[in-house]
Amino acid sequence: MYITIPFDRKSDTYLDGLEASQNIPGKTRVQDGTSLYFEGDPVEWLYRIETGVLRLSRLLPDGRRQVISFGYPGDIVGFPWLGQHHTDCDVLVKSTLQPYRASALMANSSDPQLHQALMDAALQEISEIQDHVMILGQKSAIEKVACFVCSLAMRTGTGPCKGRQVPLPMSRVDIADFLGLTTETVSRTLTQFRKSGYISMLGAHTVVIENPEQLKSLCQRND
Amino acid sequence: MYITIPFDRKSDTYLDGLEASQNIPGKTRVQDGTSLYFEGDPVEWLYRIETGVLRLSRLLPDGRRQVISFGYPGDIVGFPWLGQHHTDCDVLVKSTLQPYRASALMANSSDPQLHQALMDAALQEISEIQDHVMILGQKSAIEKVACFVCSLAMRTGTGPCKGRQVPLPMSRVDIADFLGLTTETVSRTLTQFRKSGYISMLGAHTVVIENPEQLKSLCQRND
DNA sequence: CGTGGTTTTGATAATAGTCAACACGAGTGG
DNA sequence: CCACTCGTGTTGACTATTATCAAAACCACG
Repeated sequence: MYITIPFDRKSDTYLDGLEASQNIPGKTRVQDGTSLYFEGDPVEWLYRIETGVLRLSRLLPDGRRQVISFGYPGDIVGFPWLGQHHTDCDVLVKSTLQPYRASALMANSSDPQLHQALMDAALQEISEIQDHVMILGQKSAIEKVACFVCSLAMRTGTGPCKGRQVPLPMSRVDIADFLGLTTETVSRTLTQFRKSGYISMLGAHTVVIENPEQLKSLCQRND
Repeated sequence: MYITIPFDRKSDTYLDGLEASQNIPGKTRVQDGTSLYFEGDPVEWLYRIETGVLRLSRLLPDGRRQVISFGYPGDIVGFPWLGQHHTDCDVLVKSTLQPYRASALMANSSDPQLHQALMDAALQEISEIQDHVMILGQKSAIEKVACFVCSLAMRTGTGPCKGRQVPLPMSRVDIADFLGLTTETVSRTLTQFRKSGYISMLGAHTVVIENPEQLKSLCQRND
């Protein structure tokens, strides 16, 4: 999940119902706390997330980490470059995955419909990650956190509405590494939203949206 | 209302007359200061950059801008999502472009080899933009500018070597908007590199690499 | 040569980071 | 059932990095 405007997810439409196809194996279940693959691994499968939440991240040699995206149902993860994964992929919430052979990315694939769906998903990925580049490069901490909460509300339902409970299955470190902030800044910003009455919290891992309009307005600068 | 795009009329006419089955028309020349397309435009063509430099950027409603990437020879620009461009594309240095019909992205394309090449380029794009996410989210101003100079040295030749002249055809504002900094910080950082003897400048738009090893070491934190 | 835009430099401010302490909660064992 | 512990999250005090605002220097172009 990048922070992005929720399009109709074209890949969903194409891929729904493709499971019956002969070269597509059955669904896979993975437990939270496990890893699906690591950076540098050869890519054999792509995965469409049916249920659960994944985390895609990259490490620098000095230990700094960037969370590239959180994978939510409907997302396809595992796009290769030069045959290799270029992120780590870890399971945050136990997931059901639909695997597709990486060979389906080849033009001479035996399943043109699947090939097309994966191509479209890759193009969508490019557009969505560009949204994230925009947020990382240009937005303040307040805007980043507001965008993050709103986009999670979007991905897990119908967007920010009064009373909506939005689960945050990832840790503060994950959120910080995703938004290019520190855990302290993420925490302080959420506290600030809470004290301003835009949200409330049910424990540390559930945001309740109290004032959707004001929260949404924090996503962009008003000047 | 968009600024008129001054395509070479001759090749434009030529392109218009092509049959849909002919995916690869002749090359296009574009002048610097012009725009190739804007965010929201329907995508008819993708372009492979043969010579020149392009700038891909996105705007926020409040006027902030993120430069998503600089396009150098070998790069393919114009990948659509839902049939539309999701960046603006402007010409920084007059360029020669090889256009390909966007229909070549379809699995049933008449040219499977081209289709595969574009698919591979899209996958490469995903990997490369993730590198940029890493830089924007985790790196300091010094690291960002050092990475930027090194990567331009890479793109325009064999990488950082003593005495290599690296042209910076883009403005300081472009660099700043690319790296998520301000022009002042970019300028100060280059000055710092100059005073430390890592680089020298031939005017404001050519970096000369004086100490490639130290410059490269600035690209990552050493701790 | 001017002139206007870009780049650099300087002084100051603000945002976010760092370091440290404390709070909270889930899981464990007495 | 409660106290203990450990990991995670929150808060506070202070610092550092980078942004902002302003002015000077530099260049490209007529």
